[in-house]
This record gives sequence, structure tokens and C-alpha cells, in this order.
Amino acid sequence: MHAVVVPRGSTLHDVAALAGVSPRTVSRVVNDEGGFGQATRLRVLDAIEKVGYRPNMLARALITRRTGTVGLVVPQMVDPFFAELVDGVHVAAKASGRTMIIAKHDDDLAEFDSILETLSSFAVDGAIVYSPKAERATLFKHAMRGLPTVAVGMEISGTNVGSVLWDISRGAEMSVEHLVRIGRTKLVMLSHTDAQNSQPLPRRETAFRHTLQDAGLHFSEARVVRKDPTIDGGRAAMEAVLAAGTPVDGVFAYNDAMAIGALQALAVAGLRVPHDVALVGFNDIAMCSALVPALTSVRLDRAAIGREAVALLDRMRSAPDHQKPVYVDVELIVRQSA
Amino acid sequence: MHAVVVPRGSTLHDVAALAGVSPRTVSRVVNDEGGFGQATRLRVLDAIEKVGYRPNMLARALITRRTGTVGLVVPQMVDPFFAELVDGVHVAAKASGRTMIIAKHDDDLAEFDSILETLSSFAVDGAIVYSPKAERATLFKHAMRGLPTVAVGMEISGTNVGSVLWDISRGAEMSVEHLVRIGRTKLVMLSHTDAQNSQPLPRRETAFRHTLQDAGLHFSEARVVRKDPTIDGGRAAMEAVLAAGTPVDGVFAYNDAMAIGALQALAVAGLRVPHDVALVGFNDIAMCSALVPALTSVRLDRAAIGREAVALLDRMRSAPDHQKPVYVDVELIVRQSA
DNA sequence: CTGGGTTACGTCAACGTTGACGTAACTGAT
DNA sequence: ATCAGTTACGTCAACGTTGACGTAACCCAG
Repeated sequence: MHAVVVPRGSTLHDVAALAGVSPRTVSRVVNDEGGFGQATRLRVLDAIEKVGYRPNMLARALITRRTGTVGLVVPQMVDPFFAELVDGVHVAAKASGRTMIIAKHDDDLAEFDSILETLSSFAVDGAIVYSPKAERATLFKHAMRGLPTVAVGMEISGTNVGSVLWDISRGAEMSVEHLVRIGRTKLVMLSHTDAQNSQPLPRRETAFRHTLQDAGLHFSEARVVRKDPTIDGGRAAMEAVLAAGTPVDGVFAYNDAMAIGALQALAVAGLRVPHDVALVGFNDIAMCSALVPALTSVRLDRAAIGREAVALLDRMRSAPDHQKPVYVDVELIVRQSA
Repeated sequence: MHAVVVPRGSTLHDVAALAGVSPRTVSRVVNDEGGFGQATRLRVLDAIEKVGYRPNMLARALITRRTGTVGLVVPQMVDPFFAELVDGVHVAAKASGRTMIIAKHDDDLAEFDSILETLSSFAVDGAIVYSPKAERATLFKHAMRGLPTVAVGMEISGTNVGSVLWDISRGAEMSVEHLVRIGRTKLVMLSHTDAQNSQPLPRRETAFRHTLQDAGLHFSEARVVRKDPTIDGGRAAMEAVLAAGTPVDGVFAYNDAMAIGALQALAVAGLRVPHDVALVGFNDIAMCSALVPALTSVRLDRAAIGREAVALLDRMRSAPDHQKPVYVDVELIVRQSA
């Protein structure tokens, strides 16, 4: 096995030598700091071109502690909701002149910790975290060590930690109110398995109960079925409702994936949407409008989430303490399914 | 505006001072290089714990040129195929003890270039690129400057550049042969818009023609309809076929998204799948098995792609030149739709 | 008890860049 | 002509780490 040549790029020194100036001056030109003459500038730029110089971010960041990079942490990307959030942050980061890098973790909490560690040690300017299961303590730990962090969809606040939220309760209310308004009286909710262990009772479920009661409709535990928040889970949940013989003319799903599953189960059972059963999802993933029938859903503006998260990071840089949570609007997008 | 305190983590020096040794010795303990006594080791570990020391990757990488990180570059994540590829690479990277960071680019080729630049300047140990539209020249440029690169789904080879591929033609043949085998004779292909400008004719289309002819079936241009490779595109393509009155009892779709769209169009038209029309997708995204009817599709093993890409990066590190492309198997997964 | 080898450290420079500071030359007002 | 202010550089150290090298102390064989 013969030696491997690790090519080293050219440095400020190489450029400086060629241009006949000091490396410091080259640095000034590269960063457009001023303090150099026009003629020098041109010679330096020319030399940069000739030797193919690219700044070494590692060396630069080692001193400045800044990289022009934001890190995004998500647990997965297969759920389109996350994929679309990635887009939102990407657009926002780009607009503010930054590069976005993404890190994904499994359910493994140790990996979550080590990802923040990695981002931190790469000196990203900030982290945007959307990990519903993340532990607050872990976020605080890294924030305290100097990683400005914005948690998405999780209320948390402190030094170097802020959050971007949306009003889940309001979204759920709007969904259920809509079902009531179009005359549905036998409502069912397809909820998330984790919800039953959750304390307090998750907002979607609470809103479902309250809105039913406000509308003078009867609520019973049999009207909430909990499964995995996936297509398969949604189908299983809907099948369970039908198998139990629960009368139903309206369905509120925990998210769009479950709604899609429900749609399939209803089709198999020969029930028409929305004629026999009206159906509302949550999150308004892009696919909602491509379904037949197109799915009514609660829209979270992913672009706005991205924008607000990046903007919040910016604000935290000059005022790291106790930034107020930022709320983005939710909106009910009425399509064919309800 | 008051000054912002940028917290600096503790360093080898802090640990060294507390443990009463030199920084170099702390470094040795941290990297488990040997050359220290057991008692010293314990004192150092204790001190590390006390001051909360974390190695600074920037400083380390500045010297070693290694970070234990692989970069993955994709154009988007909304298409589940990409999201699942991310998973595949993630698992493989984790298994080989590396961290994966992901970068996403728009169609913008300049951004593609700058992403590779960023990854390179962060000294990732290698890049795995799945960007069908990427320019070879850009890949070569960064590879030459020292970024080992594996292109996924694009045949390319050279110093520091390798590729992981799969036999698209074979997958297409298998699909069409299957449709023929189950007795379908009026086949239609829903293809990708870009395909018509492509030179040579894309492999899926070529395979479609040949396999039809081999089966003694008639091919005509009217049997290929090209739209965007999305759900909407697939639905539009299928609607166009039906509207044109082209007789059809079997459909071969460019990818699963188009197949899903076709499924919807067929349902709306009152045609049953597979009874009236059999349908085959491509890529076998996870959703295929969640559809009703479950979609027959050509499986690409994303886990294998990830494994092979990471392994190829490893091999390139010791032998950067002219690594042979690696092929992963394709497989026809027969479900309900055909 | 001598000497060669090993162990357990320490010292110093370097990675490539920028911050702090110095200074010669030039500028323009008096 | 003088001087203060500005411009256009250069010098040096530092960021936090590791590679190369040096060296006391120790070990064991002869």
C-alpha cells in the first residue's frame, strides 16, 4: 500500500507570495475589510484566481467562532412534514445569506446529544431543533455552552434558547368547528398512541373534547382511537372505529398521514368522502392537495416557521436572554374531504 | 446595546492545569493514544469531567484534516425516495462510526457548487452526492481539491470520485416482463418530462420499448406519455391516456409518485386496479405498501446504497484512483396492483 | 552495575486564519 | 513648513489542537 497524497489547498500565504503582499493584506481583500489600495486589490484577486485559493473555514472559525451556517436537527425526513420544514428553513437561511446543514437522529437520545455536540464543535451559528422527543435538559446544556438554539414546536425559553410555536389547540378547534358547521354530529378523533401517556392531555385531544361539548355534542372515550401517527396507523384506527360499529359522519385525524390511512379504510368499507364521512387532517403536507378527494387540513406555514426560527436566532445573538416564544399562524384549508 | 459574552468552552489547557499535567498528555488521554500512566489517566478524566471539556473539532480538523463526518448532498427531501436514501446513508455512517450531515440544494447549480465548497471547507471526510442534475465538472473540481466524492445514481469515475449505481434497465425490463407475464398486452408508460430531451433515450423508456418488442407486442409513441415525475404529473399523464382513448390494461410508471397519481386517475375513471388495469411503480418507496391496492414496484435497497457509498468512500481514502462503480441489486416487489 | 530498551511524560512548532497594534507614507488644513 | 488625521500596509500573537521530537526515569538482562 503506497502513501496517499492528501492534497492541501493553497493558503493566504501562497496568494500573498504571488501578489507580493503580506498574508494579512490578502485576508483583508478576501473579507473586503478595506485598508488596501485598488491596485493591490486587483493583484490579490488575480493571484487568488491563479492559485485557486479558497478560505479555510476551519481556521477562520477557530478564531471568529462564526461560520455563517445554521444547523437543523430533525428526527427523520420520511414524514413529509419534516421534509417540508427543511425546505422552509432552507429558504430562510439562504435569504439571510447562510448555509444550512441538516443532521438527523434516530429515537436514540444519546445520538441527539452527540449531534448537538457535533454542530456545536463545528461552530454553527445556531441550531434549529425540531425533535418532539428531545429533552429540555440536553438543549439547555448545549445552549449554555454557547450554542444558540431555537426549538420548533416545543415551548422552552432561557439563555440562548428560544422557541417557535403554533397554536395547536386553535387548529384543532377550527377543524372540529368546521365539521360541526357542515352538519356533522357523530365525530371521531384518530389520535396518536403516545397521547394516552402524555401529561397534560395533548392539546388536540383536549380541543376535540371541548369543542364537542361547546357544540352540545356528546363526547365519549369510544370516540377517540389511538394508533401510530402514520398511514398504517390511520388505517388501523379507522378500521377499528368501523369494526366497533361506532356511528360516524366526521373524522378529525391527528395528522395528515393518519387521515390518508383513514381515507383508504373508508374507501375499502365503501363509504364515500365527504358524502358519508367528512375528514380533516392536520399539518397540511403538500400531498393533501394531490389526494382524491383533496384533504381538508390545518395548515402550518413551514416557510414562516423557517423564517421566524432564523430571525429568532439572529435576535438571540445580540440578546441571548429570555426571548419570547414566536407564534406562527394556523389556518384551516378547506378542500373536498370536509 | 451591551456587549455579548461569547462563552468559550474549556480547553486542553484548562484540563491540564487542573490535572497537573501538560496539555499534550491530556490530548493523549482524550484520543487514547497511550503513553500515559493509569493514575494520570484517571486524574485527567476526572478533570475533563469537572471542567466540562469537549474537544474542539475545528482545531483538531485544522491539523488532522479529518472530522469523522460524511456529507450527504441531495436536491430535496420531499420526495420520499430521497428521504429514504438519507436513512440508508445515516444507518451506514453510524455503523462505521461517523456523523452524517446533510446539505440540500435547489435546482440552482451555483448553490450545488457552494455546498460542496462548504462541505469541503468543513473538512468532511467525504461527500455522497445524489443530484441527478449535477454537473460532472463540478464534482471533479472539488474532488481534485481533496474532497472524496461518491455519486449515487450517476456513472462517473476518476481520482477521488466514484459511483454507486443500480441497473435501471433491468428494473424496467422486470416490470414490463411482469405485466406481460400476467397477461397484459395493452401497455402504457408514464414517463418523465425531461426524458424527451435526454440523450441517449433514458433507460426506462428504452427498456420499455425493447421488452414490448421482445414480447411481440406493438409499440407506438402514443404509448408513452411524459409529465412531471410527481403525483400530480402521474395523474395528469394517466388522465391524458384515458382521454385519448388509448386502450390500456397495464401501466409502467417512471416512479412511485407517478404511479400514485395514476392510481387516483384510474379510481376517478372507475377503473379497478389491478382488475381492469395493472400498475407498476419504480423505487419502492415505503408508502407503496401502505396504498390500497398496495403498489407493485421495483425496489432499490436504500440501506445497501448507503452502505456501499460509505464503504466506497473508505476505499477511496487509501486508493483514490479509478474505483470501479458499485452496483446494488434491483428487485421487483410484487404486491396487489400488478 | 552497566547499558539498551521502554514508558511516561514535556516542549515546541505548525495547521490557516484574524485581532490588535504598529508605522511609514500620504493628505489637507493652517 | 508643520502637524494631525487618514490610508495602506506589515508584524506578531492567538485560536485549540496534534505531530515530531526530546528526555528523565524505570526495567530487566548480562
